[in-house]
Amino acid sequence: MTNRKAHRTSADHASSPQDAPLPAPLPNANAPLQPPSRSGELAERNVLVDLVAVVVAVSHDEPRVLTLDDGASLPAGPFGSDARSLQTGLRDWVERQTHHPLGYVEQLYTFADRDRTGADGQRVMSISYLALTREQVERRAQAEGTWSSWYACFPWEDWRDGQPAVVREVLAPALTQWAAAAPSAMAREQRRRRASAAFGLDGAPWHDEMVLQRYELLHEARLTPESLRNVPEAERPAVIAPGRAMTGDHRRILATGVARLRGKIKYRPVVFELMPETFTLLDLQKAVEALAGRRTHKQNFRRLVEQQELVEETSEMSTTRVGRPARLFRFREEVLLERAIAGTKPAG
Amino acid sequence: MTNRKAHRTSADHASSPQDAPLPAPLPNANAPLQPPSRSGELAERNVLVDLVAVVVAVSHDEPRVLTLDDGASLPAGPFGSDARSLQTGLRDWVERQTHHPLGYVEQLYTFADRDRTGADGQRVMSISYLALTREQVERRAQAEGTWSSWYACFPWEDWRDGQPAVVREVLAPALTQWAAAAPSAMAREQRRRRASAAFGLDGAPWHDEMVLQRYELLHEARLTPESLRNVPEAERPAVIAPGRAMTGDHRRILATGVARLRGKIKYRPVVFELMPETFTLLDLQKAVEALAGRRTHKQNFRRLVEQQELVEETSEMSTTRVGRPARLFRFREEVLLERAIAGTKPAG
DNA sequence: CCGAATTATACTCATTCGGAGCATATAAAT
DNA sequence: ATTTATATGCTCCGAATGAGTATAATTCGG
Repeated sequence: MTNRKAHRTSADHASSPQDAPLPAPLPNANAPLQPPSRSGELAERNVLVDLVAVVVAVSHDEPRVLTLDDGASLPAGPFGSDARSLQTGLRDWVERQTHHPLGYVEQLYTFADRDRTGADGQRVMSISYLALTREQVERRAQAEGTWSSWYACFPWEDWRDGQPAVVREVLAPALTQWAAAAPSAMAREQRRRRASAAFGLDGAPWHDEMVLQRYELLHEARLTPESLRNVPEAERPAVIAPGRAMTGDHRRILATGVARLRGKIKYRPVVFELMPETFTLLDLQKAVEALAGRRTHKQNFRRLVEQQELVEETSEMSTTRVGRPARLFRFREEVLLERAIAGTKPAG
Repeated sequence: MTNRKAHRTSADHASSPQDAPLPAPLPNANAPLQPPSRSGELAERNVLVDLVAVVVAVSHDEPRVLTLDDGASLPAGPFGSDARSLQTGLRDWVERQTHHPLGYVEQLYTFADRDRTGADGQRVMSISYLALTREQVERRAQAEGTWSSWYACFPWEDWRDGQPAVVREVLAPALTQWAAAAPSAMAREQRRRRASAAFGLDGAPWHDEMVLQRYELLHEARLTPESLRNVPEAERPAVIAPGRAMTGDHRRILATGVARLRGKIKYRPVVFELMPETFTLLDLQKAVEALAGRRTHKQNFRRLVEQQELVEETSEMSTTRVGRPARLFRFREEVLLERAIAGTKPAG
């Protein structure tokens, strides 16, 4: 249980499939950087930099995200220059704030558009991170923030019970209308195609990782509350997409995190960061399904996990409520060293 | 030819496989951000932010990178707060500096470790980008910077003629020695495994996208000049890895870019950003091979490209020097809309 | 105590996909 | 005419994948 905590995985450059964990920090890259060639102007000093974290856990078959302000915002805080690295800065800060030890941490994206301004009109740059942890129920009392299912923010992303009604009844018609409202025939066709590809309309397949594109498409179609903030009452469209909006562009950041995680579980064994020490294969499957938002074939899931030797048996069996008791398994930490490949792939 | 320039692809959040191009910028996300909850301290204002670009092209069967200072550094410049977004800031700046129109642009990673300090000891944060372009030979005269093969920096990455001699003769022994020098038996085993997985030793397969892990492993083993900057003469190891070092951590940034691109060409049709308007299938294959650093089966490559309908025939044939003339093809821009999947995968 | 319900687990079958090789076509060079 | 080099079409095999069937071990409701 605590052994797991010592085995902090972290992949800062984690976008390529095969990053192995780096146990030790890199020694000495600390030669002073040359001032970049031909930098005529001075660099901008008046930029606020802060860190935003998408902290994910899974509990009760739901993917949860750590939120503040009653689900309205993600934990965020200033980037302190004392931190050794962004990684550790984020880790320390989140752990201090929330009393949740973080497992895997990876950088998501740096947001710095001009319209991101702080209280005094200053430009705010946010470096966002994805962090995986296990929801520690016993620590909840002292922890700050609340865990909420990310499907509260993105109801259209949960296909575990088939296509959600929202998609068919609200989004599809609204997007069709948006497409039809484009000025030129080509633009209409283009919008139609984008909507189909993103939301699996017109027989197109559903791609679970396209979370960000879907959110941005809804944003562009002005179907989100966030996109309507400066739009006068009169010009607002009739419908808006259901799902809880968030402060600033936090929902976009969340979408980025969800997209990244959904993509990642397919080729890297990161789910285990979200699992308890031991678990049944069904537990594991449920966790993957919760994250991916879609069902998987049970037998094939087992075959995949076992033939890839991601787990090892324990001698214990689950104390199941009903049905045949299942064996408890444990993640084989060795795979992090042995292989660079492998993941836990749902249908895709 | 110029049509292509108008079709600027850009995927800012480009780490998930399925990002569709977003032709229009998102409207109005410009509600003021709430100051992040519980941000007790003030954000750090004394951080220099600059942009670093990994600008890639392919010519003469070599993957090239735009460098300055005779190959010693990547183009970098201050982040001006006037830029609408980081994307456009980078684009404008690179195009102004180098007179190279950029095609696809995607954010790589934000570096901000404590030891990254500027001339006056100030902390420097670098937001790095990957940009794809076609090397415009005719503009070379006015352009600044030089194109150099990235294999000049990473000689061990080029497996097009089989395992490079460097790996077998220099790196493998040096890494073995490094592994053996670990304090404990477990650490030795761990180092051995990491080296094998990264460099394909002991029969392990070679993974072309593990560029960053390999570089960082060499760094950790102190086989790179960059890792020896603060190490006194006496303590330096006998061997260092061949390959041109770069300013600061630019070589690490380059490795990040190469890794990302190698990963990306397997599932997204980005190679075409590097190709001329029309090309033969062999041209395309050579480009992919140059990027991936490994050979592919010719017939299978053709099958893949054709069955995925990535290209369409033109009526013209190549004016080949020798052998049967090949048909010229053109990229089917429609696929960017139609599908979210597909790529051009070399052996993996 | 028995059977229904429920879950676990083993095994089979069909299809697809990726790697590798063979065969033939069309050009230039000698 | 022969050689050489490239282009292009086709086959074969094995691994991976999707989907279904069968059997085992429990709980639960009578």
